[in-house]
Amino acid sequence: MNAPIDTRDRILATARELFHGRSYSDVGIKEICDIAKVQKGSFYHFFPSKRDLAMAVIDDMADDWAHGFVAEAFDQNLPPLERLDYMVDAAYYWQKAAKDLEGRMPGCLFGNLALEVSTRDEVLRAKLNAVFDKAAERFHETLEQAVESGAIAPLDTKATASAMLAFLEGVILLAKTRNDPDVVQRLGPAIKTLRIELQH
Amino acid sequence: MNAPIDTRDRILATARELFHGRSYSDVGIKEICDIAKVQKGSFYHFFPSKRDLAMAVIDDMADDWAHGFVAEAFDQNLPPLERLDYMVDAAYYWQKAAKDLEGRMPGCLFGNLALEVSTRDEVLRAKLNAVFDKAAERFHETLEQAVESGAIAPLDTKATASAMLAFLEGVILLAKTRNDPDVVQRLGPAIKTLRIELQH
DNA sequence: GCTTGACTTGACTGACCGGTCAATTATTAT
DNA sequence: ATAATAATTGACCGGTCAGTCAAGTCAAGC
Repeated sequence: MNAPIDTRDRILATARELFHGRSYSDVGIKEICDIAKVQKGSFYHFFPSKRDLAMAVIDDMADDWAHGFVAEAFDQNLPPLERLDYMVDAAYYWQKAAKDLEGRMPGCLFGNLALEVSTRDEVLRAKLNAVFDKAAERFHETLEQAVESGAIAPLDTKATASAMLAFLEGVILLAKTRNDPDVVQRLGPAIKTLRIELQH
Repeated sequence: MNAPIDTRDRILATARELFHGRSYSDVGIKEICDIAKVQKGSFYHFFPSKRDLAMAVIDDMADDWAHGFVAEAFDQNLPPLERLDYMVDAAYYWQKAAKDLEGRMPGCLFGNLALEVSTRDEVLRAKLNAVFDKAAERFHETLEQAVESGAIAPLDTKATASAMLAFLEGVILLAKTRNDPDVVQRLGPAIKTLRIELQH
């Protein structure tokens, strides 16, 4: 049965869902415990603090991403530029599914957390920063390959990769504010037009 | 002296600063009152609730923007495309000034609030949505004029305008997460490369 | 001088916050 | 079988949250 691990996982999964669907500060530990059917003391057996829970949630989600649709989107067998479209599509369908299910667009967990906590928790900020760095790296290698294969003209792949990540986050932010996933589908493809030239 | 109006203004200014520098839920009414040198009862004489305060803060900031650097950036005498650079520059210098002063990049108040509250307060979400709509409209008219003057080839000005707003918000989000205003300066100018073609 | 109503005061409410803890039960290693 | 450890329970802590309220101050209108 492996009950303890199951308990920890239940806490993690519940917290992730609630943090994503609402926000970090809006969700209390009691609520997480109630839904996960865990006692408070038990919670603190697995997580020293709420912040540590957030750290674990970020890791958990980042892992799921890395092994899930991000791995699919950035499939090395796909032509580089198609990976960008795949990524946008995945974001769209995910947000749409969430909205159909719960009525509201949750947006990007990382983006949400970043804006909420990065002015008041340096450790969480650094962690989210690292997640973004990794994401940018995916875009970077994609662009490198696109340039190499001649699909696009040479450009500052590093800066452009960051710009693409920023654009994706911005589009999701706007879509969430409009509570309309279609925004992602409509604006997202423009990610391929972003360009930052190399400086000489 | 007009004491009452002064009191209201003090509350508003304090709340705006704190909400922007930290977050909506992280700042309590007591703290606002303490700093603004106002008693709690007095606060509730002017604002029925914390949410109403947030509404007022959004209006206040939006007004300041409209009559401040946004008006300068979107100056009709400036060539359309230069307005975009002006806007990015303004964002950069503002964030840089704030960081030099307080050590942290506050990001965009509207973006921050949007991600924080739009899943749990429909009224605030709608208000922030309206702010974004107005901002997008500025970009839209700019693009219209750019096309008209032949500065850029025809494109879907409405969609591209929204994409530009999203990009700006995304860049500020990323910069805030990195706590580095330079990100705005480095990535921002790519706003001019965004394009969404007209559909036929 | 009296009344009216906007403004201020500060104590108070009940709910909830993150976190603690001693006691108990279940599991595992020897 | 037993000792050690991991997991669980639920009451409890001090503090803070948004919001209330009765009592009072004060200036303007009559």
